[in-house]
Amino acid sequence: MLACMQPRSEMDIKALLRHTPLFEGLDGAVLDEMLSHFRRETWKQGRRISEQESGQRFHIILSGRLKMGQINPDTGRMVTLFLLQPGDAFDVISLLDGQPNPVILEARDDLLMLSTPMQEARRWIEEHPAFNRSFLPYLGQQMRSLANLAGDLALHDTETRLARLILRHLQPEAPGQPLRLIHNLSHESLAEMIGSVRVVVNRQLQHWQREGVVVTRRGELLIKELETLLKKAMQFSRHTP
Amino acid sequence: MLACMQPRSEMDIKALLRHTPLFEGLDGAVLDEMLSHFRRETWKQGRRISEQESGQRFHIILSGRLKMGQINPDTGRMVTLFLLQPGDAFDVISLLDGQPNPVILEARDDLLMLSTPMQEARRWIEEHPAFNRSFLPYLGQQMRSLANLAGDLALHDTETRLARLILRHLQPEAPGQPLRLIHNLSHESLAEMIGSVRVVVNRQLQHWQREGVVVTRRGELLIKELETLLKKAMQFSRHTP
DNA sequence: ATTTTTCTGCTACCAGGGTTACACAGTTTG
DNA sequence: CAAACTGTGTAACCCTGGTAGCAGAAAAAT
Repeated sequence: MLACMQPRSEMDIKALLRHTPLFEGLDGAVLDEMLSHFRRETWKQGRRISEQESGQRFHIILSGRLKMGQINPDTGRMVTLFLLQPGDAFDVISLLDGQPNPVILEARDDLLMLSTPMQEARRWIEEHPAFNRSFLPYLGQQMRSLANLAGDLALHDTETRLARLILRHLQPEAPGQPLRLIHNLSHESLAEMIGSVRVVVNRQLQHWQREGVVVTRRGELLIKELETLLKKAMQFSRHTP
Repeated sequence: MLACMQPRSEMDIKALLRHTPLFEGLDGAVLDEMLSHFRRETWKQGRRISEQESGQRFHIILSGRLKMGQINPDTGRMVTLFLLQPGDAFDVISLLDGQPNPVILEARDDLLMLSTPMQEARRWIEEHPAFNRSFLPYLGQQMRSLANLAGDLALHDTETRLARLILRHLQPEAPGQPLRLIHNLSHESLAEMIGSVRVVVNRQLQHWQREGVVVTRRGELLIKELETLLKKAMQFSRHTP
């Protein structure tokens, strides 16, 4: 929905931001003033960039999705810490404390964004306490998702983590369509989001398919037994095989 | 140092907070006004409590340390997400977004804290933008440490994670004393902080001891070869055994 | 002093999940 | 249309690191 919109005019942009958690409550005039300090920026799909390089600017995503993650240079493996969507902002961490953040940014789709120098964004936040009414809860969400990721990685096996990830990314229960499915995330992407590896994700999905819990097709995943998946997400299965 | 102080009077408290990242820059009068809304609270060592129960109040630690973590009820295992020290505040996440946070709090020492209702703390933040000059960077630090934990858990093996943890907790290089050592963290605590288990930590420490990198005694850990440990922390060892 | 609890050292066991490697179906590109 | 690329299915291998269990040393409690 949001992800499909390609805002062109200032009006479109304002309308889009009105529906995002960061800006929904914001006064029109304040929003205008903010927009005047931002400029548009586009990244092509697949562009990968280290935060150091782009870290001097603060971005707000208008369309497309962006992976923010870390890499182990020795193994080449990557974790996704955040999958940012339209309405999300980055890099929040270095905005807050001014330190460079050793993360990798990767455009999963073509990206349209607004951007402004970090300093400008900080100044703006300081001068518009009203914005904090949305900004602070937004920070809370981000921290919470990080905390849950860390907790999951330390405490739960890949099956549980994968089940949870899928449940978190279910499409909004369409009324007519009887099938619930996940939007286009490759096995590779899923793996990076649970801190694992493509082969393992595939193995697990095939296992579930044989159990009749899911059906996989190229680029999509249909959930047949939601309840079973819910159980796996809370690992009752450990003791009752 | 800070951890040893047992502040009694208002003066002591103010002096202590002056040295913490959250309050160091703060105006004296503002600090006074804040303190008037807080009351003292003490927890005994070992007290374990779920965030739900204490989640309605916002706390600032004056002395002692507090573990904030998650538990897997099926296995009983626990991860430490934060090891909070004097000057730290909690629970920041539910302060920000108002949602209950499914974490466990555990007093590692006897705790002396200031506390105030969440609503009060939020109101106070809103009315004192000056405080944000310290608060926002503090949030950044917290998020950063969470992000690093998650990244480490997904990308690095236990040896690397343990090496990094130890390096992060080295005592401030004492001039006379030739030995660098870590303050009193049990193997169990170390394990929880790297998302692993006592046996594994012990195994690793013994391994290092045989290599001559560290010396372990009950309750303390001496680092003999700092450089070796630094290398392990960046896993050069993987390819050059 | 004796009991109880906490911390530590050590062993044997084995399974989850990571590595590597290859084949094939769809898609996109030239 | 062929070629190149991307996403997916599968198999063999085996190593890290978690589980279970016990025993002794130090500390705390009685």
